[in-house]
This record gives sequence, structure tokens and C-alpha cells, in this order.
Amino acid sequence: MGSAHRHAAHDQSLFRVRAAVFVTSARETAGQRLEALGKLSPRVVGAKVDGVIYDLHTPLPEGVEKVSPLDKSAPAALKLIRHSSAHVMADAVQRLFPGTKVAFGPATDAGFFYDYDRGGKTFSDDDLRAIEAKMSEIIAENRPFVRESVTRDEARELLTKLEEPYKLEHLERLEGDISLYRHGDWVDLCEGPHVPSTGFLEAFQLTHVSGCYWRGDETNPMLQRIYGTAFATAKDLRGHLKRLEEAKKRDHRKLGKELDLVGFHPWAPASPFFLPRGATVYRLLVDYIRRLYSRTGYEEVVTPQIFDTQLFETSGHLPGYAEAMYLAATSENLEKASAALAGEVHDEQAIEATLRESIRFGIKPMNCPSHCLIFGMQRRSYRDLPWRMADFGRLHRFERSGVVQGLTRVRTFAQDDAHIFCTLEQVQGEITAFLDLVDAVYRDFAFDDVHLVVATRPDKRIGDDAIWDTSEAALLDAVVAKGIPYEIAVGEGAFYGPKIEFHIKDAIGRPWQMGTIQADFTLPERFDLSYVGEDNKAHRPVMLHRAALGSVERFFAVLLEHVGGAFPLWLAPEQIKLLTVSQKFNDYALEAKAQLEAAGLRVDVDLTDAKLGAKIRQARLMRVPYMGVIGEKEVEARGLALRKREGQKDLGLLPLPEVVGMLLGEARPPSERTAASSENSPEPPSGGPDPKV
RNA sequence: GCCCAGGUAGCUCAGUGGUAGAGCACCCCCUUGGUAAGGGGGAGGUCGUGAGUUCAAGUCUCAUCCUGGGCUCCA
Repeated sequence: MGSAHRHAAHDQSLFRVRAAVFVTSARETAGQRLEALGKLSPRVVGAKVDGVIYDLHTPLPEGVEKVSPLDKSAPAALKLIRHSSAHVMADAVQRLFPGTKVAFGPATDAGFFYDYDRGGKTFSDDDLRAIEAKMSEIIAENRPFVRESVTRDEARELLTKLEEPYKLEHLERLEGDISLYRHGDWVDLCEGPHVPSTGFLEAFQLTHVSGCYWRGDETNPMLQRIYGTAFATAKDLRGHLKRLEEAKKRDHRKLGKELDLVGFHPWAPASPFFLPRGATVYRLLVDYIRRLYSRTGYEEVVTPQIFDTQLFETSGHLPGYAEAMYLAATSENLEKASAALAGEVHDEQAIEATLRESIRFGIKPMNCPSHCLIFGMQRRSYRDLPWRMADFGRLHRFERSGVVQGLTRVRTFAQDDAHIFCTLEQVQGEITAFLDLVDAVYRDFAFDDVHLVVATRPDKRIGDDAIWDTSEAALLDAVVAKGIPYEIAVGEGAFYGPKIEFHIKDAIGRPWQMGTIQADFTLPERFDLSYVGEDNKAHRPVMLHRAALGSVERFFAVLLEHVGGAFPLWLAPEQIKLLTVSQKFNDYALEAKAQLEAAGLRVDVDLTDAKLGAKIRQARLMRVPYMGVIGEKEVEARGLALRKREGQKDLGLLPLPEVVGMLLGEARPPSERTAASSENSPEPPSGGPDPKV
């Protein structure tokens, strides 16, 4: 698997200015030191002092050794630029909208934001443009950013005077030194560091507004968050905007519509319709996983959609997961329930029983409970373990209206889901095998930037520490043995067991979490599952939840964006489209189509009276991997003129059997290509004929 | 669920209170052609939905549904 990419919990410490540094102001500053070293220039936005970022005007601590300039183009400089931009924005907002209170305003991975309380009022897009204009004025004033170290009482006094309740609240949570930052007349409770002056901010843009809660808590007042982005230079900003544009072009919702893959309808919100072309790809994905299962010892089951709610009470989904579950009612039961509510039933217990009965059925949000039922249907022996039970069952989860998104967050989906029932001793081997499986899958889809996160026991958990020790060790040992880059997310595991998450990066560098494998000790317990061991006693199995693609819908979306709509041959809805030069050749085109289809290819044909150029354009827009042009010469030669999607590759006139041979080799996922089929690779090594084996 | 922005023909989008538009797609006709759009004609909309203001509403107000961007949630 891929490079040694890691998410290292970004060097926050770099930006934490050390304590007890600002006692006097007579001390030499970073800027002075750099100047003395002849390293100060207008490109320098800060200083790196023994690995910690300082403002230029901040006094250095005693006995520092290394002071180096922080160039505005350095990645670490972005944080200064963005955080300073946030201050300037807040200044602009308070100038334009007096009385607005400020909350938090940090730099983020993509830019910055600042949260405001406008006393219930909101910001419009026009407001953003006005704020941008005001920011430009403040930047033109080129006021220096100045740090002040103050006592808690002084800070409290100032913030009280400024009437900043959120800042005051935050002040009381702060530990250690308190500092303020000023530029011009504007002052903020802030840790810094900042760029030397507002004039250093060359390229910024406010992007959008959203609501958010104070300290992220839904019960707190809602604030208005204005997002922006900022870069060292206008060129960098343009580059960023261009990348956003690129991402927009690849957006699966746009491509899904353009390529006739997916549709939506208001009567089934957040629930995709896979149209014929999309359904083909969907089926190919599932078929691919099925073939993998048959090679790796999985057995597929088909399970019900709707269950008595007792199932979910046993599994704990009710009431724990109730808000995300659809419940199913029958009209008969609903009538009884409304009669009860209308007061036609008087016995309180009877009313309660009637109401309970009215929602007696639940639509499954996960497959695991029904798999537990299957396990429990018969007496199981240790000889049956590990048992790998796969299920592509459709799941329904009620996601809140604000969180659904295209195919990546939907209310109905299927997973390449499987549950492995095994002994504690077998866990590590199963993990290792799954790592291999996932590795093969991501390779086949050309996701080459993959890394793992091992999530360990959270504070709130169930199960003995001894079991956690064993299962965490099993996960880690398997990962370490594979030599795959990983990181450990301490305390991020599920309450029922540790897990491994698989994160990939797509073609334009965006991260996605795809597969996962989790150990579970709870569910077997809840369902009282057991197997008979060698010792003829009952033992509790361990359950592993695992998926490589995750949700097929989501994987479809990520893959679609990854390939920019151009599916590889083995996944393309149509592998080749036949284009006739004129309708005189339609009969032969249909013959050729039948022959290619008989050989197992997915073939489309354009018999319209459009000109060849228009047909090619149409096929290219649909990203069809191969085109077969058919005119007089091709009919005579019983072949077609092959043209490849990538580049302008005209592969010339080929007899049909040769076309079949060429395409079939490429028509399987890489891991299923045999030496025999790669012989027919469409791109033989250059220079001379293929060295046949 | 909350905040912001949208919703006009199948698609992409014009339309600032006074007779609903364009391009593409679709249907018909001409054209029968050689590697990213041949030409002509036609059909297609209760402007998301429901109320309200007005002599008059796609346009203003309110409500509601859906979509998008965030927040939040995520066994």
C-alpha cells in the first residue's frame, strides 16, 4: 500500500508560545535577531525559534540557539496568514456591524473562519462583499500586529469593557499565560502568533456563511460563522480556486447526472436511483466483491428487511439507535392505535400495548443482528469457525435532512458487509487476511494512497481489560506485520471493541474513509451466542464487522470522482461503442455488436444519422473507453476502426476477433488478469512484437 | 434539526411588478457522411408547492418541500 502519508495530529505545539517569556519587553525580539543575522526581508512573516513559531516582534526567551526566518511561502506561514486574516475580518465585521460579538476565529486546513453573534441577525452574501472591501481597507492601513502579555484580571477588565461575553467565558477556561493581540484599534484575546502587520495579507477571499453553535453544542446559542481562505500570494489563491473548480468538475453529483448514472426524486429524499448505466457499474462492483469472497472463504446470505422490534431491542439498536431507524407500521395496527388514542380503549395497559404493537416492526439499519440470528439457529462447533458471513442487504437509516449529501450520505444503501464469527485466537489471522483483501481491492481500483488508523479502547467501554488487551494487540500485530503505514487513534475505538479504519486519498488528494474492521464482544453476548469447543464446553465467539468498500453507494461516488467519470474498461457501463459512418453500415454494425457481445463485451451502438464527428463527440462525453468506427472499409474487412478514449489513439482497422482479444484482457480487474490475458494487453512493450510466453 | 444560498422546459441557465425566453437534448424533414457539434421545422413550462399583498406576481411577503454549503450527529 501507498506512501508513508500520515495525519500526524498537526504540530499544534509549534504554535504554542512558551510560558513565562514575556515578563519584560526589553529583551531582544525574533525580528531583531534575524535583522542582526541579516536574514530579515519583507518575505519574512515570522521566526522559527528552536522549532517554535514566533512573531517577529515577540521577545525571545533566554538562551535560544536557533532563530530562523519563516518565509511567507513556507507551509507553516499559512497558519499565521490565515489566523491574521481572521482577526482582520473580525475587525471589519465589528466596524461594519457595531455590537456584533466575537467568539472563536481560528485558521483551518483550508482557510479560516470567525464566529459572530449578531443578536439573532445573520450575514448575507452582500455583507460578505462589504466585509471583504472593509478588510482591504484595513490591510491597506498596514497596522502592525502587537502582542501584549497581561494578567487574567487585566484581560477580564478589558473584555468586560469591550462587552465580549464569549471571550470572557473563554478567558476563564484558559490556563497559563494570557495574551492579547492588537492591530490598530482592534484587540482580541489570542495566543498568536501573527504576521508582522496587516499589510502582509495579500490574498484572501470570504467564501460562505453558516450557522454554528457556541462551543459546538446544540443547546448553546447559534452563532454566524463566516468562512474565508487566504494564501501567501494571489497566485496561490488562484491555484486554490482552480483546484476547487477541478473538484467541482469531478463532483459525483454532477457526473452522476451528466453520465446518466444516478438520479434522485423528491419523493424519495436522499435515496439514489441507479439508472441503467449506473446500475451496471453498481452490479460490477458487487460482482467483483463476490468473486473475491469465493476465493477467500466467505459465504453469502440473504436476510430479511423488516424485523420484529424485539431483534433491535436485543441488539441494543432500540432505543440506542432509534432516531436513525425507520419503523414500519401496518394500517391495521395504526387503526387500533388511533382508536386507543381517541379514547375508545380505557385500560391503560391495553393502550400502551396497542401503541407498542403499532410500531412492532423495524427496518434494518445494519446486518449484524440478523447474522447473529443465523449463527444462533443451530448448535455451532469450533470446527465451523471462523465463519465468514457476507451480506449485500439493503439498509435504511434515517439521516437528518441537513446531513444527507449526494451518494456519500444517503438514507438507503448496501455495504459489502460481512461478519466473521471466530475465536479470540483466530482474530489476528482474520485481520491479516482482511488486510490482504483490502490491499487487493484498493489496488484494483487504483487507490494507491492508503493508510490505516487503529482506534483503541475509549473511556466508555464494555468488556474486560484483558479482552481489550488481546484484541488490540491482535489488530496492531497484524498491521505491524504487514508493514503498512498506520497511526493510532487512542480512545477512538467503538465502545464494544477496537477497530481499524482504511483511509484513501483520491486522484485530487481528498481523503476518504472507506473500509473498516472492528472487533465486537457485545453482540455475541447480547444474543447469547456460543459454540462448542474442543473441550466440549460452550464458548462465546468473537464477532468481526468488516467492509472493504464500505457503503457501495459511497464507494461508487468516490470512485466516480477518482476516475473523473472515466471508468476503467472492467467497470465501464459500455466498453465499446460502435459508430457508423453512415446508416448504410447499420446492418453490419448490429452484426458486429452481436459478435462482440457474444464474446462477453458490453457494447453500445450509435445508428443515428448524425455525422461521425458528432457520434464521436457524444461517445467521448459519455467517457466510453473504446469506439469502433464502421464504414465501407470496415464492412469489407469484417472489422472495425478502433479508437481509444485516452489521448487521440487511433488504433487502426482491426478484425473483430482481434478487437475481442484486445479488450478482454483489459476487461478484468488487475488482480484477476492472468498471464494469458495480459498477453493481449492493448499496450505491448514498444519495439518489436510481443514477447510471447 | 439549526444557519446561509438556491429551485424557471429533460439538462445548463437568462428573465428587478405589465404578453414566459435561449442553447443543448427530444420529434419530423432534408442530408448518407471518415475521427469532438451538417441544415431546416416542430413540440415541450399552472416559473417546486400553498397562502397572502397588488388592477396586475416567475419577480414582493409568509409558510412548506427539495437541493447545495456549513454546524451538529455518526454502534
